Amino acid sequence: MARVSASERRRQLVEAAFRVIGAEGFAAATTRRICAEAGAPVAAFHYCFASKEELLVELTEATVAALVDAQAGGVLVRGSVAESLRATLHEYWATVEADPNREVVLTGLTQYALHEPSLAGVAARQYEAYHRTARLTLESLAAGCGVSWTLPVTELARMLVVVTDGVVIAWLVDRDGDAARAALDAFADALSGFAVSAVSHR
Amino acid sequence: MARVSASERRRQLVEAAFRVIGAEGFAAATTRRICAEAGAPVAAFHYCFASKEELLVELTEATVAALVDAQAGGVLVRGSVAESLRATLHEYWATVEADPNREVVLTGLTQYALHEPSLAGVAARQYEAYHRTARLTLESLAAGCGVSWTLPVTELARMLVVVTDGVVIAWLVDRDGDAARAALDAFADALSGFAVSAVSHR
DNA sequence: AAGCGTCTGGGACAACTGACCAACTTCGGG
DNA sequence: CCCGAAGTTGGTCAGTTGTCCCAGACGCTT
Repeated sequence: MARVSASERRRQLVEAAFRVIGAEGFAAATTRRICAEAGAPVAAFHYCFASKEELLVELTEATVAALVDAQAGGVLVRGSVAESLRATLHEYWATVEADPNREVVLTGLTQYALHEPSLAGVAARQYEAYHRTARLTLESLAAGCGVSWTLPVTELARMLVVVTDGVVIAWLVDRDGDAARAALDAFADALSGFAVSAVSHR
Repeated sequence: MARVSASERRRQLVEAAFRVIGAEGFAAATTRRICAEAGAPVAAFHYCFASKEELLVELTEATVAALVDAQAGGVLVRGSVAESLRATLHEYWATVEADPNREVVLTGLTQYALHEPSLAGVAARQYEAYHRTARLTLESLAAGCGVSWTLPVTELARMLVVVTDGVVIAWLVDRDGDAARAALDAFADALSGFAVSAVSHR
């Protein structure tokens, strides 16, 4: 076996955990299973991580970062706010269907972190990142389309997160992509109702 | 220990599992932990249930039924569709905050069932029940307010489920009741945009 | 070439898990 | 009153889990 640096091993183990959880669920993510997936001896696990939780924390943060990055430049400006929101949500949805495991891991992680004291705060940080990204999206959208929101952006951001989260979970259960896209479209229209063309004084 | 019928014991064990999962999460729901919570010897578990999965299936169905029942007569007709939807969602939200464990168990169960082949179909049935209830709510709402929907009820039902699900999860993470209620209100208004006063021919 | 920190490997541990058994007690109908 | 069915019990099984240890192999510096 090729010798690998500890930091590289960490990355390998995190990626292996990602694959295992995505394919077989959270309960299957034992240290042995993860090491087998990574092609590493069990001892390498505790050489690289002080505990299993440490791996989980790193996995969460890496996966959230992947989501946020994927969405970073993701605001598409079309004719109207509604069309722009639709396009932006479509683009997001493409990344979901391209890598469903990301969402499987994320939702599972949230659930797990909710009850594990050692992961307290991880779920909170995860959702803060969601809200921040959503707020950014809404603000660029408003700027790009020349509108302003009739509700505080914080509230709208929460609504956006609620929608994406809810649609993802429903889709994970029934894998009905058409229904998911239809729901996203309808939500895009509905949320656009909270935009008014910006008064151009000053 | 008082002698109890097997069916009564089953109920006791299901309730104990409900309490354990609600308080300590899904991973803590071992047969021993559940039996301790129910005040029953471990062997009673496998006298009443063939396996742990059987308990879980019964727990899921009982909890979903509780949710559906709580929502059964829950359509409140006020002046407009928006107000009615708001009132109905408020009533739903009251049941959530009155018994958060119900939602903790439900979301955890969904996550668990997603990867456990033995529970395949359980999550699907769970969401079918959600959608059915949502559709019923929307139809009574339309009838009560004298409006009709501009989108297929099936689609709107999915949107309703998405919203409640998403709001619940966000709330489970940050426990911000005000934000949750504000989001529900805004969604009520947004979804009311898909209603038009019914043309009264025939 | 020698030395040293870094990484590997197999094995071991104690704790815990779901499942099961065989013996015991209680109950209700004949 | 008795007997079989229903319910209870503690103990036990094999398997799995997270964690740890230690001897050895590697590769970089001197």
